[in-house]
Amino acid sequence: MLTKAEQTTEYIIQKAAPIFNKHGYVATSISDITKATGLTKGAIYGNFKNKEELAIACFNLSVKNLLRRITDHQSLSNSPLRKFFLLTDFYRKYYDYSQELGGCPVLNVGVDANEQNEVLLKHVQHTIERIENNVVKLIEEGKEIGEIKESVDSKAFAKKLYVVIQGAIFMTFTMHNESYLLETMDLIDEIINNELRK
Amino acid sequence: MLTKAEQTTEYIIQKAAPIFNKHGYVATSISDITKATGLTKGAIYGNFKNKEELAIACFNLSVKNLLRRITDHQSLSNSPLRKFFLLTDFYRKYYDYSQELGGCPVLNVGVDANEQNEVLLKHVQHTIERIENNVVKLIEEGKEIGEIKESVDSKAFAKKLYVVIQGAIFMTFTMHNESYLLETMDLIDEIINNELRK
DNA sequence: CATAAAATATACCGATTGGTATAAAAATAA
DNA sequence: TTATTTTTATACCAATCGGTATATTTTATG
Repeated sequence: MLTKAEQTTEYIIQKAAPIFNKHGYVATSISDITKATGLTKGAIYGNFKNKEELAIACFNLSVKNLLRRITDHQSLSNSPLRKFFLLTDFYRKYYDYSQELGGCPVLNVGVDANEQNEVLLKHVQHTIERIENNVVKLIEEGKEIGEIKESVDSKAFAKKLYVVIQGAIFMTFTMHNESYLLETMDLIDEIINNELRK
Repeated sequence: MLTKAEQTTEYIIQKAAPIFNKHGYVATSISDITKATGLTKGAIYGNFKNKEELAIACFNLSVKNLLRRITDHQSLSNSPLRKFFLLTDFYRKYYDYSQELGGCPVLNVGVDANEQNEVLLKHVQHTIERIENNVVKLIEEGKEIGEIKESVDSKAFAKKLYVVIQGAIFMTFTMHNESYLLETMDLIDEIINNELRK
């Protein structure tokens, strides 16, 4: 059972995460968070050492939620190849879904923290590495069961995949135009068919 | 001849641009600018109405410099197709070059201004549209002189091209790893050969 | 060189920043 | 229910924020 304090900690993170994600680290003030939570500074600083620790907890929650949603959606199939198509499927709905996160946390915090907050940036880098490793694992799994070409360079493919996905996210969010994301996912589907499928 | 005041205005923009680009709008203070320029608040506010007007002037300068560098490099050839290869060539050196800009202004300001500063975001959107239109024009030119396939959807290609380029920039800058940019430019060269070349 | 005009420096404004010490309140354990 | 501990609210801190009024200096003009 969660103590009252632990509940409050979670509650603050949950309320603060979209604010940090939307406005960035420096542009988010503690008073923004007290307004959003209805709590006071005392409560915030009773649960977090400082602003940075709170921002990190917020980023971690956003990423956790995002990755859970992705794997949940991918669990609709056991086939590694189909899981790739389910991934592009997920990102077709990402412009809508990410509204509740306050935008894409990887993109926003990645750019915001760069040259500004080393600790926060390290968390973004670690997240990207995790995501890329998941792609690598999925490709290796597909090779084992004979679904994916043995010749595929899984690490290079993972890097290419996330370059294109993050590029589409940036363009769609900056232009406020979903077509970049939708057209890019169609392109990725083609790439999957041409380069991965045996 | 430039008056002393006009020189000062240009000087302030030139010194402030990389700071805004690196740290973002909110995280850049007027005192950061006075430190960098050696001038005082009076001088800054004598030349600019407010912080926003200065930030816009800074973004415009960064973009102007970036676009001039690109077209300069592309002017090494008159062939539209070769100009595409010269573009990927340029971006292979972009991680180094953009240091003097304080990072990629399109990426940084695009993410920073989103949901924060509408006027600044409009400038980013307008810049992206300009860049895409340049690509469209180049493709149409290539079609006219028989270098590029008539079947190419120039607008769709331009969008795809900048999705991939901006994705590579984001990944390289966030991971502090040039390989994303280099490998992506090799990929784009392949795409140019397969999809554009007649 | 003198004078008018423009540009810059100085000193200040109220508001807000992240953070803390402490008092009040609420939750937990006996 | 009482006593203790934990958690939250209040009040405050120095520092900094964007911006301005005004004095001083520099520039341009005659």
